[in-house]
Amino acid sequence: MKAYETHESSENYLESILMLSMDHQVVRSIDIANMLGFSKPSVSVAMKRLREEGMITVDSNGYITLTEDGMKIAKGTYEKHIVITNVLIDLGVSAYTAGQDACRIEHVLSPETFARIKDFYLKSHDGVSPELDAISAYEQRKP
Amino acid sequence: MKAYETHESSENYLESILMLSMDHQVVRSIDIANMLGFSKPSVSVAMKRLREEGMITVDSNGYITLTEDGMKIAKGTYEKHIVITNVLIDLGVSAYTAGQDACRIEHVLSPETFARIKDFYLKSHDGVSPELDAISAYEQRKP
DNA sequence: CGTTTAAATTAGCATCAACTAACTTTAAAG
DNA sequence: CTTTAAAGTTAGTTGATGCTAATTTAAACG
Repeated sequence: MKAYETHESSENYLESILMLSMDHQVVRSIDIANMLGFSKPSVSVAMKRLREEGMITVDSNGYITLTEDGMKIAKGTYEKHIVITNVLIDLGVSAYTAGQDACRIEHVLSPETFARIKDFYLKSHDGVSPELDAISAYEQRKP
Repeated sequence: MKAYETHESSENYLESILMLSMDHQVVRSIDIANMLGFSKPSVSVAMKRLREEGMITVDSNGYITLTEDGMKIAKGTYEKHIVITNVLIDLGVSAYTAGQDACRIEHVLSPETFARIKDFYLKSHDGVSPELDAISAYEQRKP
């Protein structure tokens, strides 16, 4: 009966780490703090937890890498983010608001509901989504 | 810059009070506790807060009535609930899951996003929605 | 009446997830 | 070298929201 057990905030952090690693060489605590607008201590404590939960590793330089488990959650959350954002944009929501709302919605969807929303999204795009392809293609380079 | 300032839990309580009053003579704390699966003390404390915020009144029998302000929020939240639930069902989500997820989604949508989702819902139903009509029509009988 | 029971309340606690203040550590700049 | 600045950490706080245990209130019952 797990699979539903990731803290909402953890999903958010892991997703941010994935997004940052997709366009930066390295990801540090401070980068996450800047991206999310959180204080350094908040991120520091969160990273400690993610480390203890085996979601990330942190090297001696403070560079953060997603573990396999962490990557799984990050990709899942980011996929939701992309799909929800695009569906909302298709419905006429402004890109900015769509992104904001997707950030919140992505954490409260059951798997069933997300699956149906994704079906809807893919159907209206002929199954083509470069953004989703980019996620599946992404592999974090090993240290 | 208010309008976004209702606590998520307050929205939930107010919505429940509206739902209960729509098919019961009176609404008590215990009814809310049973409906939401919360403990009596949790509801008691929440009702105290809603009372202090002017969202509800409680008579000497413990019967709870929404104030005008409370009703506004309750109707708004319930409307979101109805619309989201139905949209999800239209997308193929099971009725049960749709309701569950709507309960969470309804609290995190910006006004803009909800407006677009509502447009989408109404468009696919030719602007006809008995459920939404029932909400607007509803007037709580005064004590 | 006095006892039982249902509802409500009070007090205290737990968890989550953010914050500020105050270090420490390290490395770069002068 | 020493000073400064950036990054990270620790400790303690806050606010939202739930909980349990114990108490109060009041109606209902024998």
